Amino acid sequence: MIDPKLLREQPDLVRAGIQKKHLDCDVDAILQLDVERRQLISETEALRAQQKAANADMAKLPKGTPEFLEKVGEMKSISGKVKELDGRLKDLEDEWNTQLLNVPNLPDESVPEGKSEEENIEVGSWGEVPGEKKFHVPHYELEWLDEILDFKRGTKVTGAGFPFYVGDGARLARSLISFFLNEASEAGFEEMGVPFFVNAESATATGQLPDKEAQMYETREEGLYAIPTAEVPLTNFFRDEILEETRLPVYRCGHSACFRREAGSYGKDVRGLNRVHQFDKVELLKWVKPETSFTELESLREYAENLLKKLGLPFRTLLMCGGDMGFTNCKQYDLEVYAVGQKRWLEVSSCSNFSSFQSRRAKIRYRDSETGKPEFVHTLNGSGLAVPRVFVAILENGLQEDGRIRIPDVLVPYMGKEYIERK
RNA sequence: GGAGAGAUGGCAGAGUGGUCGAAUGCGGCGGUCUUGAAAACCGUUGUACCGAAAGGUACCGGGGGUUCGAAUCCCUCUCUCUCCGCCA
Repeated sequence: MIDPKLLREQPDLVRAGIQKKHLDCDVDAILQLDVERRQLISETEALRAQQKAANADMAKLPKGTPEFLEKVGEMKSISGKVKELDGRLKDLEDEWNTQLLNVPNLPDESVPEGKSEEENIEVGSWGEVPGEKKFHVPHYELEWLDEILDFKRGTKVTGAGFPFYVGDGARLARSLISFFLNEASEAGFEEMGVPFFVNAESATATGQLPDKEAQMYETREEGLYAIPTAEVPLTNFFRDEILEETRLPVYRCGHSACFRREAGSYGKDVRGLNRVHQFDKVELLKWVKPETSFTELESLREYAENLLKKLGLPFRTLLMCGGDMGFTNCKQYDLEVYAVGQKRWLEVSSCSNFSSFQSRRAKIRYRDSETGKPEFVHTLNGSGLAVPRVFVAILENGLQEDGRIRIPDVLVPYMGKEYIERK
């Protein structure tokens, strides 16, 4: 949520931000609601003050005396009026809140203008894009793929987009998770095991609701949501809390399965592991003081980039333009790894600064030592990394002329072997 | 799943219709004393909203109701604990 005061005091700034994201929301309607709301609050509170004063007087009077009864009569009408205004106020505040929740986070000045992914800016790259050889194939065309990945049976057992990982495939996925977690721990991110389902409050706090409800799986009986990323439970860990300033910054990481319905994206990039409904990911989270969040974003990005360097996978880093970045983001980098078989860049990490957008929704604050007041922390998160597409890049880039798949050196200790090969 | 008990400020714990935002203790912060520390003593110690300010209002797990007035009574939901059953 953006700061309602900012909206009130600098609506043009907010309008410009919304426009930069190529989104649409009615700022004037919110401002109008705000005016009405504040008017109603003043009226209601004045009446309530009157009521309170009368109550104090009545407490001193003996019950049942004529004066007492007179007061009761007097107060009855005020009581009714208060109830009426209260009801109206509640409706108004609900509406105001709902509309505020639909205002996106405002993009930072450094975010480039642009409407779609074509206008993202490449801000860095590493590794050589391998020249395509004739034995290079997209992973989903690898003849013996079903020895490590079984899509067909996944479809039978669950549905499309829920593959089985088999044998060395399962081992590779697990190796990646372990590697990512170990690296994160070493870099100072405390490891967390997280719930894979969250309630509606949590999903709202991180911005999945109400914006992206259609993208989440929901349990019928309890109304819980399967997490689309560990970001949701991790961020909500501190929901409704005030942290000690000395505790900041807090760095944490967690592995989870991620569940995404990917409604509306059928037919696009869906082959093989490129886009699946359930995948593993290690997520990194930072809770920081506001003035540090942009430098924290840079170090988060560098951390994620280093993982790809250690894996020896060529990648590029994109600074997302206003129109292509997330609803909740203030600034966002995407890391894309090159998969030579498909001759495509695949997104494997997204590193974002949410500024106070999530923390305001989640009420995560810290006590500022200078002001002595609770202030909203800034939250950041980044994938470190998503497993399937890294898996894909290892398969496609690591494929040798002899048909074996070379495992990156850093994963060899986890895999216990240097190559995956056909049985 | 069955039966019962409970949810109050950072924590512990009083309060069962009327100046209760809430006693008391602990903890925290500031001070006195001390060479320093401890102890002792004194003071202080929630959040949000409205308001230019003065000030006002709300919040005793969530929501609803009764009442002139609710932490206190009623309904409902959630959660926690104890016992029984079932189970990884």
